[in-house]
Amino acid sequence: MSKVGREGSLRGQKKQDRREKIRQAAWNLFREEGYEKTTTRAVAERAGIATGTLFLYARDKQDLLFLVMHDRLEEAVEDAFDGLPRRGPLLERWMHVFRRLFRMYSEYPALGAAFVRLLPGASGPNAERVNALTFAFLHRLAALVREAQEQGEVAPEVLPMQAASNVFSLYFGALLAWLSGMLPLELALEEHLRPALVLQIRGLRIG
Amino acid sequence: MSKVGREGSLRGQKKQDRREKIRQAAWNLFREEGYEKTTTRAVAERAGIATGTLFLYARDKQDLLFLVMHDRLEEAVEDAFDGLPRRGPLLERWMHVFRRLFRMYSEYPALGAAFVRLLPGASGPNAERVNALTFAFLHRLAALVREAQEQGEVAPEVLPMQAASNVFSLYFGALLAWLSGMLPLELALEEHLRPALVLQIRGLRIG
DNA sequence: GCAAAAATATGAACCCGCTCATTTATGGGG
DNA sequence: CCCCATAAATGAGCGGGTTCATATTTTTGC
Repeated sequence: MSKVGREGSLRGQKKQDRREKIRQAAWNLFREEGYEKTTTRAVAERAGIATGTLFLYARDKQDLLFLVMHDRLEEAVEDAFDGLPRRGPLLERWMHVFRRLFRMYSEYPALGAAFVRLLPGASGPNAERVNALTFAFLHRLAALVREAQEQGEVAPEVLPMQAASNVFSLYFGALLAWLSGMLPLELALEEHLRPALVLQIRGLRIG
Repeated sequence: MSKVGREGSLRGQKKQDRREKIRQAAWNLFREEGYEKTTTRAVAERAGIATGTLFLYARDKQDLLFLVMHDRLEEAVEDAFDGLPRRGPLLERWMHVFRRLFRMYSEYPALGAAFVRLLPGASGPNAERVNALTFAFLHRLAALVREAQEQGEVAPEVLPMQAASNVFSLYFGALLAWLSGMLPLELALEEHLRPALVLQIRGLRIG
């Protein structure tokens, strides 16, 4: 057999298995005990490896959280865009997507809060993967704007990526407000995020 | 002499002195070594107190950073609104304010980055003081919107606080992008924040 | 097959944030 | 002026994240 990059080799396979073991162990402990209370030693033990080995798979404890959250985030984003109505007002399509993401965070709000608080400026291999996901998400938001432009709903001179960037900031702000202040999910979505998006669409100008 | 609440008493005076000593020590060390590398022991030593005493004045190391940043932030906000042109386009008045804040962070960008990253959902006595500052800032932004409404520049049906909240999210997003990615100050302000604000004012609608 | 080399894994030890049982300072009442 | 109650300060110790010298496993070259 020829060398098959990383994944195919025996070494690569064991490495993948171990990463998965660690992901599971961390996920279970974070859910059961919360992020702060979970010790890296406990994660290592449940994954059946030595303490030091953990740090060959995640740069630090934060990066472990990113390892765990990456898959959940990816699934939620995929799901959100899969179930997206083909047509309809831009506002409702955005809300459909953001609702799905909020719902994901609401399953374990404390974990979500820890994750979102660490997101800005995070580094480490798994943080990079999450950043890539976020970047792709931003482009998907821009695609929605482009489609709305084709429907004549959005002015043609608006740069889709610029609009996506603004909307993402509004989404992130709402997410922080919700997960920090712990106002209930529905209120955060309908009374905070939705009016913010409405105002971004409307603008401040007269008319 | 009657008891004068907290400030007048000898006890209260010593406490204030000590808080100031700690603030100075932390500020100098954070500047010289950075937030992460500075140990709480070092701060205590330079302030001339025991390790444990530090935590009577700040709940934890994070709260120490908030203690340090509060005054700088307050000064920058005060300064920004003092120097604000009495009239002029809303966009330029916003940019005047945000430029002043960005400039404050740019004096010690690494410290600013640490601070901004810890801001969301921070707790502790000094974090509360910073949150109060942020809340007041939000209201000042809303006041600018209200003035623009009186000038007929902004539609009367727009809720000033809603607009302020959106603009704050855009500001915070730009701040995070700048301090995380370390793109230069001028670009972050003029190529990131300004277009975002322009688009918020303009909206996405046709016309 | 077998060494030498390279990649991985190990866990004791280190560092540092934070706590808490104990000591010290302050101020009011007699 | 002294005593007691209360507030404040102390620093040794603890817990947990992270490191790194050493050991083990896997791959490579022959």
